[in-house]
Amino acid sequence: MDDVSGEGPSGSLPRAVALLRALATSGGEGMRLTNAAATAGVTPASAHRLLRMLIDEGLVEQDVRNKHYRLGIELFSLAARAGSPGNLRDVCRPALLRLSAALGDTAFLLVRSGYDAVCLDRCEGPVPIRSFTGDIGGKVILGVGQGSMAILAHLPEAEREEVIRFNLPRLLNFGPFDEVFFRKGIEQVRESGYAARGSGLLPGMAGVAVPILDREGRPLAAISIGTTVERLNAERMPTVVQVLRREADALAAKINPFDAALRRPGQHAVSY
Amino acid sequence: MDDVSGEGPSGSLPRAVALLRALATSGGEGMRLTNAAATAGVTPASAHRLLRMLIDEGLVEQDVRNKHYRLGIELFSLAARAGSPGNLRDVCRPALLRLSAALGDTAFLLVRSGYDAVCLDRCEGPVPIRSFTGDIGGKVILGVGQGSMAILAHLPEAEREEVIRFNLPRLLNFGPFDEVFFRKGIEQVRESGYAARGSGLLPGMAGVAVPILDREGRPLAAISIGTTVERLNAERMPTVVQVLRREADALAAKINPFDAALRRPGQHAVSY
DNA sequence: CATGTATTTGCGTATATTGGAATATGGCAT
DNA sequence: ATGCCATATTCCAATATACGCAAATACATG
Repeated sequence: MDDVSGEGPSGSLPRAVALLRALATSGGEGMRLTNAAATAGVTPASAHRLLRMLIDEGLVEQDVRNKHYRLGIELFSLAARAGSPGNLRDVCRPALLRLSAALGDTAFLLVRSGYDAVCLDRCEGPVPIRSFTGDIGGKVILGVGQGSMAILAHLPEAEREEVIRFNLPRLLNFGPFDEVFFRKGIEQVRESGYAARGSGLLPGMAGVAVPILDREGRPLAAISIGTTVERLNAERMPTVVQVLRREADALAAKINPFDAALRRPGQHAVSY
Repeated sequence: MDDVSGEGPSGSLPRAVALLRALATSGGEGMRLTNAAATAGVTPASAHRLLRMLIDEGLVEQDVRNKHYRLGIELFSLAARAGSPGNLRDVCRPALLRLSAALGDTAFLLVRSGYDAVCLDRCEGPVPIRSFTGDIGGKVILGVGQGSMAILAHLPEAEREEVIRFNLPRLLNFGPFDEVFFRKGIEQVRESGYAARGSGLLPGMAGVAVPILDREGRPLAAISIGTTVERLNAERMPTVVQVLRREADALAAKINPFDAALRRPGQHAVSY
């Protein structure tokens, strides 16, 4: 799954990260040494040494009684300051709070990360819901779920195609996925400017999402609302879309104020 | 500040982590190579190579226009599944939601991490507030703030003393701190079982916190409420404390159901 | 356009890292 | 309680790797 095995010392850092990734798959339970070593593609001896280093750094914790290794709180604390340019989360939080309060549903902030989208923030409403991204930090394949779809649909064509090609195989795990239907959905989202779906893969759940675009039209993130199908009826839909779009526009304006001037011609936005 | 300089290759992993820590201090802005190298105590050349590795792993991102390095979203996503035993955050979230909804204030979940406390989760109320821990993942010195104080005060004496000795110098940065006054406060919290303070270091802010204790009386975490001094008047205080304590007791029961039986005699709880 | 700083690459050396075997620890069934 | 098995941990020599230094390039600034 996350194998770094390739003969000879290939550097300790990739191995350590592979171990961290392995531990991440185990949830809060933790993993035994052998298991982690196998998952990461490292010999048990190396795994032991590396994990010890990681424990010294506070990035990994070990349960004394059953020796299970698990990701440490230091890692959590370290990563809290990670994120997209300019503290996107801090900037967007007020908007999420307003959305959650005004609509009475759960609001999400998603950003792209490679071929996935990650939930950067989440503001819960009174109605408990299920979502693909799950908790903050949760990942979902680009194209699954409204927020994720909103980002994918607004990517530049070349990038979009690459993501679609890469993700189509992965999407098969989510059930009977039809490529033409999928592409049609993407087109519809890009034309309408928002992604809405009810009674999709998560039964009883529904959601709406709009992208936050920069000046060049690239999607920086997406804000979305998750709720139940009953609450998101045809009557309420236009209002919700409008509220979301208004917030998204305000956020877009707040995020890139003068950057058209700062940016050199021909040079495209940011890194990833 | 976070120096690993000690002649010769002392392992690439500590250096890489030192760089991550350095980048974490820069917020969303990011850091230049030289600056990060200096902060981490690494030569610029090493910093460059290490950061490149970290970028390959997705743990670091680089802004193309100004070359600023910053922590990557992969790190965020990786750390999302980190945390204390048994998905403490997931277990406690409903309680936080109830607290926030019932009291109309912001609820926090804090856990200990070395000589600090980390905000593991946070559920915002309608009233905007300022807190020491800041956002999720934020750190605060053990003893500063109500939740942090609630944990410190309920540590076993030996541990408590060690933390106090280590933290007293650090506390001087927070203004005129009197050791005897500080210790008196700790005693008071342990006797009463909750930490409450208004008009403390954050003007206009007030809060209450209670610890979540395991069967041996060790503090696993703390839940707290942050609000304004006006909202937390003498009249409301007993109610708030009671609500908090009730949730904390329920959580404690949910977290360690049979562990008294599982635990070998004389062996103390968990790792850190 | 010139100057200074910051970033990136090359290279020899020494060290940290590695895999495998040996040992210690702990769990489990008898 | 005792023995056995699986897992975790330590030891060790070979070697590839990461280090620092120094040169070269890109960048920003005056």
